Amino acid sequence: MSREQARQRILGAAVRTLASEGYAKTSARAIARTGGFAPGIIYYHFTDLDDLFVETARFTSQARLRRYQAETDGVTSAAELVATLRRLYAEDGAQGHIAAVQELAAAATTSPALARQVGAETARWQDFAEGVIDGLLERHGGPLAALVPTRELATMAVAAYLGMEMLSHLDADRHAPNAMFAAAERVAALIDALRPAR
Amino acid sequence: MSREQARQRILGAAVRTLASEGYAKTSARAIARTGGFAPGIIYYHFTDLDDLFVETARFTSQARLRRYQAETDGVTSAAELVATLRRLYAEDGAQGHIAAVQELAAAATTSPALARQVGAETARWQDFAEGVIDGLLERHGGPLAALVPTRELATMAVAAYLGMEMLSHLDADRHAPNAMFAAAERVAALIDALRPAR
Amino acid sequence: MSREQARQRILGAAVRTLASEGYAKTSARAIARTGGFAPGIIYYHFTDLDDLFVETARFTSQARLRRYQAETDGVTSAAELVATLRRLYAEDGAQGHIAAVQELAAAATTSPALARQVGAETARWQDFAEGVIDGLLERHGGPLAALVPTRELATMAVAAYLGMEMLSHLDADRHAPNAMFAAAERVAALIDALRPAR
Amino acid sequence: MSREQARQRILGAAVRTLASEGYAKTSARAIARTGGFAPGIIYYHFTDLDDLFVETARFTSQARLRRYQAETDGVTSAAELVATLRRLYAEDGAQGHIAAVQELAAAATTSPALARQVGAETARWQDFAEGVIDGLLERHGGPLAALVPTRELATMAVAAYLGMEMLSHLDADRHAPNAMFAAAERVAALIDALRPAR
DNA sequence: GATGAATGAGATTTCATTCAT
DNA sequence: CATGAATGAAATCTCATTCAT
Repeated sequence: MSREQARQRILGAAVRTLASEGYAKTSARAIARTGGFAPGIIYYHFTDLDDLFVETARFTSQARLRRYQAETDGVTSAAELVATLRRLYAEDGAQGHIAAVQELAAAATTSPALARQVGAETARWQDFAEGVIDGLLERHGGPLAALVPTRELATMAVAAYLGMEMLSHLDADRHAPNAMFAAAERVAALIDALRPAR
Repeated sequence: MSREQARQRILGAAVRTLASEGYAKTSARAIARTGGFAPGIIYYHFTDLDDLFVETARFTSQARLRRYQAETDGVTSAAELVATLRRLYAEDGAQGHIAAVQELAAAATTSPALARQVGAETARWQDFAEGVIDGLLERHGGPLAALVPTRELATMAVAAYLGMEMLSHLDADRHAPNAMFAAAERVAALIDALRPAR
Repeated sequence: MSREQARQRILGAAVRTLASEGYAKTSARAIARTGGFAPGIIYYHFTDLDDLFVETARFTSQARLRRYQAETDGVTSAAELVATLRRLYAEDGAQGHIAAVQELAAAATTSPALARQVGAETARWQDFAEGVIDGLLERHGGPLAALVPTRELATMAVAAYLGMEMLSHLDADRHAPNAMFAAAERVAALIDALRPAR
Repeated sequence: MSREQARQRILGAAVRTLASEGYAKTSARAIARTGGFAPGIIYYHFTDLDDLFVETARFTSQARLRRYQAETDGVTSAAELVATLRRLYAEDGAQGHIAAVQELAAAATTSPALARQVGAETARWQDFAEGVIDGLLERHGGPLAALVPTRELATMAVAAYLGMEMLSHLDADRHAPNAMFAAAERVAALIDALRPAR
């Protein structure tokens, strides 16, 4: 197995273990069990567990960000955006990406290096969110555009996204995100309707 | 020391340790160190650490909820509400209440009992948020009132509150919440201005 | 409650706990739970757990020995003796006396004082067994009498009694003692039949 | 060190510790101290202490049983059998095998799995004892043969063997087994003498 | 590249025992 | 006589990490 393949195998196992077991139970052994390899190999590719977590934060965040960017690239209306996000969010849930990030965020309390990395990743997501909002407002051109504090709205969107995952983890039925996306779709339709005619 | 006093001492130490160390480092030893008592006493008052965490979730959430209810009781305008929340949020930050809840939410991945309890507590907060929003919309009476999906807005408010704390933990300067509240104040003023004359 | 009543209550709880939980789980707390009193009171009546175990060995052994002596007093034939022992053995099983003694014997490995006491008690039982055998042989008067090494037979009887309890604890159905007593009854009838006519 | 070697080292240390310290004091630490290895390694090779005890019961019982079978294989007279058993019993005493089994039997009160295993092992010993008795009676051919309840005699032999070890542990001088074997030798000679001429 | 045996530190938890009430 | 809160030591068990192979 190539060096890069081996790294990816470990990183993937770390994401899955974080999502399913929680940070405190994500030991080197647990990751190895998930991935089907010997614990020792982790130390061949990463200096220690802290390093692995930092790289995991980078890995999962950037992989997902690329996907979000690709999917939202040609979006032209609020309604379309919400529909796209709903789809991507379901993907996240299935693959445990947000759950892993949330565990890493909780773990960041104990590791400055991890806090730095997770902070940098969430900053990337805020930038992405801001870009999407800006693009939408530009296309919209309505009177709303001038009033929206885009930076803060972007921050709030990221916060809500993370918080929503946290809430849905506590609810066995996970209906909260569904209701939220449904409501967001109604609001988005309203916003699109306010768009001035060209 | 009375049974109840002893319990409260341990619960308080648990909250402070969760907020400052993160749940993975919130061992019985760490809690005892924070509170200045012997680790063994925890097991005299609680069945095990899981039980302690469940009770801590109940304790800190309900104490804060009472305070939020008291402070938002007579609020009549969106602007006043945002100002009050800003003040309470600062209190939370200083005392570590949200941080503790967020750590407990992350820890819930490992404990069904804890997930149940934290889920029940966040449900209480959503009910509270819904009540506040309803009260405000009723007083407002404007055309907006009919359009707002209050339940989903309440869920989103709780999610954003928790997510915001997560983000601010990752940011050394903690400026995000400030900017968010400032933006919220501007939006609130706008909403109040739309209120129909009596 | 009188001093003596209190002691007996603790000793009784110790016997029952030893029989049902085993020596290693017979902690001061476990005994207190069994007896429905506070752990602290044990130290009012006994210097420490070791002392309590020593006294428990004396208490349960001597109480049972008095009963065995009373019941075997007028026994005149081997068959009658076996029937009586079978009845008493069933009593022991129900009340956990032998089980408790067996746990104390295993525990004696760790406490010289306890070893001394349990040793003294089993010596008493060997004396008792020897007396019973001697009485029987005297009454019997047959040619067998001269050949029987009574001291060794008594030792062996006590050993078999204890070992039988050990085996029956391992067998869920506890059928071994029944089969043994049935066989013993047949052998006893044979012995009685060999008795010379007067 | 190979997996199997490591296991055997731990099992051997467990037997020696059980025999010398008693099961309540046979902690992971104590076993590690006896064997000269780190306590942690026990959990690398066994699930937990319960598992180790179960395996120890199997290990020591079967090793000894093989030896007993080999030594009693060609035995043709009661006297020879008793002499062989006396030798083997002395070996057991020196190596602590019966003492260990007896401690495990007492410990079985706390562990169903251990009770099952020790029960299975003692059943094996009863089978062995029955086989030996049957073989001897066959060779003997005297009138006694038809009268002996072999199964019950075998059970009783195992019970007495275990109980004898218990008694001798309580007696500092350990003279009881010696006296018993001496008496058994006299009885065995008697039995052999009753053998009908060919 | 990869394995898996080994270690020592540290985690949770139990417990004998003391003592103020 | 009796209670029950408190402690410190020790028990079981887990884990990050190393290293010979």
